[in-house]
Amino acid sequence: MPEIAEVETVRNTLKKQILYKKIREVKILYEQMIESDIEEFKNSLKNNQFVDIKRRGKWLLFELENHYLLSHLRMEGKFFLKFHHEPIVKHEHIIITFSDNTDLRYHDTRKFGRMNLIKKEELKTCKSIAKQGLEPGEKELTADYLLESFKSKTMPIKTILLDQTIISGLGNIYANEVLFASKINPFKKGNRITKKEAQMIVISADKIITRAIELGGTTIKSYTSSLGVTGRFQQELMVHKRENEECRNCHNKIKKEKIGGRSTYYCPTCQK
DNA sequence: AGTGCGACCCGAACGC
DNA sequence: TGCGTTCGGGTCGCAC
Repeated sequence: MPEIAEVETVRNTLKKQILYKKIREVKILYEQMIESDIEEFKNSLKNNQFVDIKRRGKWLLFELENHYLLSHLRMEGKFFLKFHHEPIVKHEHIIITFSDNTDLRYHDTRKFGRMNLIKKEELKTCKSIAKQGLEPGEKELTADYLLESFKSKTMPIKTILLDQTIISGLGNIYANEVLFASKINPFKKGNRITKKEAQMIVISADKIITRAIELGGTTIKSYTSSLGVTGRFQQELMVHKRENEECRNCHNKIKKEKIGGRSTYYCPTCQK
């Protein structure tokens, strides 16, 4: 489940591997994955090179000379660097071949990930990127900003934290962790969140994401960020995936409940 | 405008 | 053992 920390880990890993290598060939084995015109997608990559890899929320932005290749890993998307002669395995959907006979291969078990090619000048108006909210750690992400965003919302705060147009980058894992660290009950309605609680969200989101990036993200189930990199943040999870285990703070049992159809883990004692 | 829910996917986990 | 069913999870689009 790549969230902001996992995507950042992928970005850092890939930057060391693929910048300035000439793209020789692009193979698309699952066309629905590409949101833009397929031929345009291929032609814009071919004989070009990635000059940088940026990130906005959970979106990766592969920078070309005149375009950005946008990539969202959704649930299970991964990038692997392989030799071109290695056989293509199941779930490898996009193959970008460089002139040094290496491949950047996009692997996605559930085919949920998406790619999109846009011209550089389209970045500001590109819907998926433009609507992203503030990221944890950005100084504009303040308690007042959150209170303003929350004040008209009757949804549970857990659901609101997953709204990328408010805070960009949090997924289910870190939303659970941020609420535990902030001692906020995940069912609490957005418009009932106090300034103190909003301040706690600001602080703990920054702290948790920074720490998760340090540790290379969280490896849950089979998810490894890319190129066999394994995240180590799961060792520091306080509530996520810990149903019926002891709360590391008060020693009562961690509870699991659905909120908005998503598994929510929390400590009923610490998060009143 | 805010809210809620199905659709997209397919492997794993579960139930019988 | 084997088969059918349910679950998960980010995002979008649609209905209300």
